[in-house]
Parts: sequence; structure tokens; C-alpha cells
Amino acid sequence: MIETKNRLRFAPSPTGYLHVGGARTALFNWLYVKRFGGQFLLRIEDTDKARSTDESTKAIFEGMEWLGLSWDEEVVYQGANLERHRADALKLLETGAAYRDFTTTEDLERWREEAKERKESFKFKREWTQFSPEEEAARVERGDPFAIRFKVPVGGETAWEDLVHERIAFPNKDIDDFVILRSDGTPTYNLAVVSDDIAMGITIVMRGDDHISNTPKQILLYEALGKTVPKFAHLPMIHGIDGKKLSKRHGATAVGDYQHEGLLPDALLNFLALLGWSPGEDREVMTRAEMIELFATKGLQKKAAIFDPKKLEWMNGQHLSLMTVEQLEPTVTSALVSEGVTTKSELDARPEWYHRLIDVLKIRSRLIDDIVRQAKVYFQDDIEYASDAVDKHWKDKEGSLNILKAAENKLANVDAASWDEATLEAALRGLAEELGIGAGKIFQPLRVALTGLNVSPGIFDVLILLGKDRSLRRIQLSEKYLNS
RNA sequence: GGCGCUAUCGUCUAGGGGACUAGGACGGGGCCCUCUCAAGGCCCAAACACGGGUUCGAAUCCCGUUAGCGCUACCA
Repeated sequence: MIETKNRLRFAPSPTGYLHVGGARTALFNWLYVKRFGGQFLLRIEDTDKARSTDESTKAIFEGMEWLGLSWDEEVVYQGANLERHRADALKLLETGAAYRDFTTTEDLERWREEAKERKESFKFKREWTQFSPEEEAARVERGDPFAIRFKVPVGGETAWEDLVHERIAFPNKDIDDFVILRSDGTPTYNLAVVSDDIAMGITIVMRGDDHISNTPKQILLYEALGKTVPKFAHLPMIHGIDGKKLSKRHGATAVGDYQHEGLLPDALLNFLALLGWSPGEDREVMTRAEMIELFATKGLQKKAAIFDPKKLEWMNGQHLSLMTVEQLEPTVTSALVSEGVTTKSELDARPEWYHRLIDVLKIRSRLIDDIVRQAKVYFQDDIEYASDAVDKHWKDKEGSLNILKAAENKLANVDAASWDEATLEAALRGLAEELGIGAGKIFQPLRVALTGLNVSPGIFDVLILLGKDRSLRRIQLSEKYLNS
């Protein structure tokens, strides 16, 4: 049978920032509909008013947009559907699938406490709150507060064929009669989720496997409501380097953090996809189009994965070198401008030069920030000499000075119009031959003179990027420094 | 405690009874290239949690043990 109408959703609660774990759940949902067709929806589960904030709702939108995980219909806010949730609970009460529970919270807490002392597992007993119809009517009449509990079948089991775990079954005797509507009339999580998923026409519920034990309760709810049970896919968790649940102390866990660190969204997505999914055939670096093409639930992992920031960085480097200069330009430009390195108009004035700069730096970078850091030298007039560079390549002041002077002479004679790699290389290698020394003996002190650093792109690239005037000025500056 | 999920190099993973001397990638080590740094190329170290079955044959199937994780609320 071909599934023509898939409807999947990502349903975060707005109680923090968009977490990388959440982002990965969203990604798999999104990949599924992109690969097999259908709609990808977003639902904000904001029913916990004490913890939900508009700020984190905004952060979720921003994170999703930055990652390019677009949703197909208007955002659904769970809090707007309270009336329907309540109606569903009442319907269940009417059909006898649920019952009123007049137990007070205090009693419940005390009983739970006592069970704990006796080292027994606590289970709610239906008999505790069973009254004759007259008594119950009287209590309702009187206005006694009650919660509505779902009547879990006594025998048998509730099972489903999970898209990642295959069959999972829970004996019904282990499932408590759970509350679906609190005594204040608000719905609980399981009811709200099922009610909303039905209303949204969700066909596949793909979420973290911390929800596995909620699933039998939800299935029971679908059945009691007379609705088709959707398919479930439970994704493994993401852990920190110590095997514990990923949290702040493992470093950045918010998608926004990575955005600001200069990571490429496609690289983050690629890395996250590999945490819990494998396309097989040793494929690792993928564009998002390739991920869509290759996605299948078959490759989904059952085991929790540990988040390795090192591999993320590597992945970003891979995507950096995969991208063309044109694709990279907008991102690099905004990073450069916001760092105050240069201005947009200055870059627009010499696009060719700018493209060459990006081209030369991107291969030496893992993050956009690496590009920015390395780019600074090519924009500013003043120069600082790094002490390790000076110690290493200008140790012999006298000798360095002579070499730099000779190089200056050679370069001054190169016409500005033929300031290109071939000419420059011929000039400097020629000098090395004249002096009877290795070319490196010239390049290294020269590199320090031009960049102040002992690492940089190839020396001819540096000369070209700096241009004739600035290059010569820097050499003269270095001579002054060495003379002092 | 009860219930559930999981278990291949340090990490992400391939593998689905014989193709396994267990493959790839990150990270680590070494070499090559080379004006430095990257990138790239080549090489090395590194794993089937343990115990029982089933089978001619088990990383692979079954059972148990152990460990990790999750849930165990009138939170989501």
C-alpha cells in the first residue's frame, strides 16, 4: 500500500531554547515528509503556563528557520484547544471509558508515601473512588472537586509496531488509570496530545523514545475515542560525552549557540542526522537534498548517541569546502561586518578580490569564525607581530633584514599589472637561487613581515591579496621593526 | 522497587547465520606532499559487554546476567 497522505508534526514545549535534540527530532520528521510526501506541521505545546514563555516560542521559530526546516501549515498552539480537550474527556466519561475520581491530592500523596515506606509500588485502585450512582450524583451536585481518570482495561496488553523498535508491548495491568482531566478542568499531557494529533490528522508520530511509556496510554485513548491509531516511531536520545543526558554543562546545546558560533545549518543538520540514522554504504557528508533522497526509517538507530563536538566541527569544515564561494559569501559578509572587520560597501567594491580571499581561507577553516579571524590581516593597515613568529623566523635580525631588503627590491621591480602568482613566484624563487638559499628561508621571514604570523595561506596568495602597495609597505615596516 | 528501551573500536556507525583476518568516519599516532598552516593521499593502534543455548556454523537468532538510559505526577 502506498501512503499518499503522511502528516507528521514536531511538538516542542516552549520552556527553553530549541535544543539540538529537539532539532534532530524535527529534522527526521521533516526528512520523512520531504522523502515520502505529505505535510510537516509545527505545534507549540504551551499548556504548562508556569514554564512556557513567548521568548522560547520565538527561539523555536528562529532556530527552525535558520535550519531551514519549514512547516507546511499554520502553527498550532495547544493552549488554544483546551475546550476540545475537555470535550474529549467528557465524551470519554459519557461512554464509560473514563470515570470521576474524587480522591484528594493530599490522600493521593499520603498513600504514595506509605506505599514507598512499605517498599511497594504504588498503583491507583479504581475501588477507592467508586460510589453508587446516587452518591456520585450527590457529590457532583454538591460541587465536590473531581478529576477524570481513564479506565485502563484490566487484562491483556497494549502493543504497537514501532517504526524503529518493531513490536513493543505493555501489559495493561502495569498501566495506571491515568488522569485525563484535572480537577481544575485542564487536560493532562496525554489527552491533549492525542486530541490534537487527531484534530491535526497526524498519521505518524515521530518523537523521542522518552515517550515510549506514554504510548500505550495514548493508544488506549485513540481506541476509546474511536479513532485510527497512528504509526509511532521512537527516536533514540542524544547524550553528552559522559553518557548522561545532554545538558548545558556539555557545552552548547541550543541551536542558537551554534548559529552564533559560525556553524553552517547544513552541517549541523548533517551531523545531527548521523546521530541516530545511517544511510548505509558509508555515506557521511551529505547535502540536505542528498539526505532527503536517502532517508528511510530502516536506517534509524535504536541506541542513544553521544554528541561529539569534534566531529561536528569536522563536518562543518567538510561543508565549508563543499560550498562555493558564492554560496558562502552572504554568511561570511555578515560575519565580517558584524565583527567590524570591514563594511559591506568595501567588499562590494572589489568582488573578485573578496572571492579570492574567501576561496583561500575557507579550506583552512572549520567555522565561519575561523575565516573571520584569518581575514582580519587583509583589511587593517597596522600590524602586530606575534612573538612566536618573531622568535622563530626573525631570530637572526641581521640576516632577516638582509633577506627582507632583497625581497623588497625584487618585488618593487615587479610591475603592479603583472602582480600575479607566476611572476611573483619567478621573482622570489629567482632570489633564492641568487642568494643560494632555500626558498623557505625567504618565504618564512617574509610571511612574518606580511602577516605578523607564522601561519597563513601560501605566500603568493598573501602577496596578491595584500596587493603591491600594501605588501611593500609592510616589508618596510618590518625592516623598521628589525632595525630598532 | 516496578515497567520499558538499549548494548560492535574512546565517539558516530556498517553488518541481519558462512562473504569477518569485523568495514567506514571523527578523534589519536606515523609517513608523504610542501614556503608555514590547512586541505589531500597513504599507513598504524583501537570494538562484537558477559554466560548459556539453537545450529555443521552466531557479531547476527533465543534465554539469562550485568550495565546504561527512560518512565513511574491532577509536569510536558
